[in-house]
Amino acid sequence: MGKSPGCSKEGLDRGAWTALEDQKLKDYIKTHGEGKWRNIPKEAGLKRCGKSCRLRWLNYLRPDIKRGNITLDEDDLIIRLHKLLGNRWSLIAGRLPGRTDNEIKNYWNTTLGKKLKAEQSKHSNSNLKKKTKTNPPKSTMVSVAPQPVEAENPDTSEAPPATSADKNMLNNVAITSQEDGSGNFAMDFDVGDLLMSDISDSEFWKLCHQFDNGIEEGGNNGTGSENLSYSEETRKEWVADGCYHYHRS
DNA sequence: AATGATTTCAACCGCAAACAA
DNA sequence: ATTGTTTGCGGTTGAAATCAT
Repeated sequence: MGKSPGCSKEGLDRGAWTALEDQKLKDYIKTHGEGKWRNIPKEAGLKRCGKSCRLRWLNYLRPDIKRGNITLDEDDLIIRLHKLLGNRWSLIAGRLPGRTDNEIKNYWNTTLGKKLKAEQSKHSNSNLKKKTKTNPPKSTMVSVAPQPVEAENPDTSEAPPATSADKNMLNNVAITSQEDGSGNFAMDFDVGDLLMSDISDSEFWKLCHQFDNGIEEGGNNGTGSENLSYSEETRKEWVADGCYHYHRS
């Protein structure tokens, strides 16, 4: 397994991209398409490594990038997806049309991470005070157990058709949740165990849906965000992007 | 207005998976 | 099956912007 060529070769430009470099890269990809990143710098006349070109394109130059502030809906969705997936930024970004993994990662690290930390410490403080009276918290858990897939779930009916492997996997996945003493909805399982990278869109949305049901059955997550309903505009956007199933009205 | 502290975010780095020969 | 190459990901860095004094 070779090490990536890296961007440390001498003679290559580093740091912020200039408007001219952006234009060269855009022009090149417009006519030749994405891919073959290693060749792009040479062929586009850029003194950058392929990796840097790829990053610049994916995070900044792509025409479908949505720039501007993260909306409240997106904010809420990121929090929920992060609960479900952890730091799988690319997976999370894949459910937010026009947003990049880098952007979401930055947003999490600068805004949401702190916000949740603050809320957690608030909770843990109040829990400390209550602790003598309350029972030990029941853990919130996701269990993996044999369970038949429900016939036709209206909320998931628009998901792309599952492959047989998908279906097989879904047959073995059931998500249950329990409210813990703090009212937090924390997950006691490692999503990695489910090999999320292998999970198709259809599976993903079923997981999301089951996750949602778990929250509804088990109470809120302590943030009060579970009652949040998304705007019609956002819903339409997600429908257009195949992300409808995460809409909750 | 000056300056130091803090925050933001684009870009880089290293690793590992995926792919090709 | 093995080895080398390419691509994609998540963590981290540091320059620029913003805020506080």
